[in-house]
Amino acid sequence: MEKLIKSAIIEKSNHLFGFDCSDSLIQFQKTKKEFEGDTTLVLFPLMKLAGKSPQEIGKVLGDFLKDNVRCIRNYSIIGGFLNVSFPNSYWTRQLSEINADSDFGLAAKDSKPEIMVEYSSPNTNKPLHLGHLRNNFLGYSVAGILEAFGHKVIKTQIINDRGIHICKSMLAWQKFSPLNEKGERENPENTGMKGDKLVGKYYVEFDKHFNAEAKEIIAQWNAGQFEGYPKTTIAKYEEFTEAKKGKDEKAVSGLNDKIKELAKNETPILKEAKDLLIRWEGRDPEVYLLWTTMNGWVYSGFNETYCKMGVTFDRLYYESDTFILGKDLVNEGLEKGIFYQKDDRSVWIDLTDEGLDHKLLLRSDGTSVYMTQDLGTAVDRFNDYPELTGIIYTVGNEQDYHFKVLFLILEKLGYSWAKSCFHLSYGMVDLPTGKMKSREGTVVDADDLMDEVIESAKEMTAERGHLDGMNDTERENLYKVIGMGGLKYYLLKVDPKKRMLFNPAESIELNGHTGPFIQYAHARIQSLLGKANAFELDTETEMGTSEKEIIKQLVLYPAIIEQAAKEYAPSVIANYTYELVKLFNQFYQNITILNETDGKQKALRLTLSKNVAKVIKSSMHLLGIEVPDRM
RNA sequence: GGUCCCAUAGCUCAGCUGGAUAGAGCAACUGCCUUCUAAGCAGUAGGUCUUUGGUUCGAAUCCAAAUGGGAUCACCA
Repeated sequence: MEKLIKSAIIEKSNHLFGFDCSDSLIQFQKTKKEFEGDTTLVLFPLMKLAGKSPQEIGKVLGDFLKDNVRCIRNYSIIGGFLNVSFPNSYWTRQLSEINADSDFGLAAKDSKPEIMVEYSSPNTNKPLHLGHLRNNFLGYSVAGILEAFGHKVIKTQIINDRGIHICKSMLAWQKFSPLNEKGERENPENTGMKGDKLVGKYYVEFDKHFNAEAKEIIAQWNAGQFEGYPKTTIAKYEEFTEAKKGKDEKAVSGLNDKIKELAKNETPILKEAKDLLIRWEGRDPEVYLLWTTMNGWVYSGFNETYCKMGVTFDRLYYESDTFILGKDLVNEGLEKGIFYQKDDRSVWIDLTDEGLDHKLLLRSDGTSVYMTQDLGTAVDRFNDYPELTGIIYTVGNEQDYHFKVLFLILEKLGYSWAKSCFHLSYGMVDLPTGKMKSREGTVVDADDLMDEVIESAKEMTAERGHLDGMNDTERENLYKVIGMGGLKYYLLKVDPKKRMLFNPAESIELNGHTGPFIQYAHARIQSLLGKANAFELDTETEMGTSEKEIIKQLVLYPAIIEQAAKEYAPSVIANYTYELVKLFNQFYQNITILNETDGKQKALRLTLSKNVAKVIKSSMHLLGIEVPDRM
């Protein structure tokens, strides 16, 4: 509609004002609630050029539109704004079109290029936590939104299944897991522990011994015993110790950390882990079997968690498969002279021309680092999917620098698609008690949190729900839908880029700006429709302002999907649906529907309700949130 | 120290491609269940949009600086 008005004005602008006005001069905005009108033209930009007052311009424009655009019956000028009104029939027709389209808002399937969305990407040593929930919900939702916008989407994750950290937990399990009466070490079957939790436990165990050994070494050094340690290490130790003298507390603690690093490198346990990594890279059968077994435990644990989260993947990538390709790429870059090699054989890239630093790509012992693997994985993916036009990486904003460098290197290696890769960088989730830190045990475990949220939904629903005639499975499912819906909405309603605070009490709240608030509206509408007889919309029906407001909000849905897709922001959808539900609730609470005697009115209101429910369901689906028919 | 991100009501967040009197929710206070699900609705109160400059007819929104908070700059991932 606004496009129509705009083109009509531009076409006749010379005639109207005596000059040709450009596209950007015709600005629309939403009409404020206090004023009558369906859209508003901002007159200020035209004032200067026309050399007339806003009233004069408004009159000229308003009369012009009334005469030339069929739909426009009325206008009013307030200040520098021209409020234009459309007739009722315009809005009933809009509603009728929405009603006829069961996929309202969704673009044609696969009408846009293929895109890959990566999310989750866990470390196999650490059970999933609250931060992963934000990551998974975000990634899954963005994938859904892009699909709704017409893209072909491949959902993926990279599983970080190799490297020194994996060897750490393998080693700790071998060394410290107690044997039971059958002579077996701990495993998920004989302990009943979730596999990822069991492996995580041994990773922590490694760290404990690791730190203890390092402490011992420092004590030795402090006592002057340097036998058996490399000269360069001792020299550094002495240098740092010397530097501590006369420094303030902060500087001393920094130097102490450096000394600790030195000591850690000398611990027997780390050396053992490094040996294990070398054996793994050499495909030692014993190590390989252990690795496969323990990873298997982790994956079954993760799958259980993903299932509860309600997220899925189309394709998995394992770093153990892609790191070789990464190394090849580095060698290729080295030959081309994009990278350089230091005397100790480590490979680097110089990014100082781009205002960045030098970055390591291959260790002196020839093993690969994070960046090497990511290079390999990216290229691998474009080889696997020839139609692919870009990858979206859902990764926390602490890795902004990493991705900047990654994309830059890919570009330097000559991959043109590097430009269409995007780091969907999201902010950390803070707790009221401060930052989550695994070392301090302030991590919120994903499984625990989901269980709590569902349990809480169960208690609340028992108090106020409408569950008559539901069997136990239906009830359990409902608790899950409400609990998870609340949690997902809580994490997704905030702009992904921003750091957010996770308040446990608010996350299970059912009132106000929450998931259950939206779900409740859907359940009420379903109940309403269940009680209604057949109805059919008549496009000649009169309507009140609250009905019209709702139709206006419904009409926005396709544009909202577009915005959310372009900004990779599920929060746009979340806030839109909340607005819609608020408008609907006002209408529902103040206007009678089933008892309306005027049949045309009743049909309009029911059609409206039905389509509100449709859009609620569709938009919540884009957030990965289910909506119940009863609650 | 270099680079990047953030700052809106007591709290959590919208609004930011410049436009009318800056909006929600929570918390506080008032009302509304004998009519479609009160997980709701109606209302009261709460703001120098961190500060200072600049651009503009017009700035929460754009630019610059300051202040405060965070991240990052590893032969960790």
